[in-house]
Amino acid sequence: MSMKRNGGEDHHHLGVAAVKMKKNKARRKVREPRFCFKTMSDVDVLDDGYKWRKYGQKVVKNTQHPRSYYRCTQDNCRVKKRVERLADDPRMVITSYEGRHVHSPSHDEDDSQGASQLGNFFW
DNA sequence: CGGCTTTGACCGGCGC
DNA sequence: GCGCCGGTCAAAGCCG
Repeated sequence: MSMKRNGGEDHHHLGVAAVKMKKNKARRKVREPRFCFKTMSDVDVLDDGYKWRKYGQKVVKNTQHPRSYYRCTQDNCRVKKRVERLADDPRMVITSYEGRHVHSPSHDEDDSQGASQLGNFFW
């Protein structure tokens, strides 16, 4: 019934729940570029050379498949990645990248990452 | 032991 | 004003 979250983990150690979302409202509207790519692959996480950590999964009301949310686990890389599967074409995956990487991909084991930044403009 | 994954719940914005 | 949708965070558990 309407259990919702009233009987399960309500109080807990609160503090966390109370403090919850105390983020600053001074959030600037940094209109970061939004890149959307259509990938024809059976796998969701295509290793672009970066490390991604899944932080959520929700189903949208126009898709029969759940949308996956990924975030860059780098140091100063707050890039977000959104992956959605098409219902019409299950083998088609829409990968949307939000933000800009501030460091070279960990793929540069051979190449120093202190120079490819400019050349890496595209990827 | 660390790091990543998964689920639930809540919030914020928008529409009507 | 309220409802709906989408999006994010948090904690716990599991695996390597």
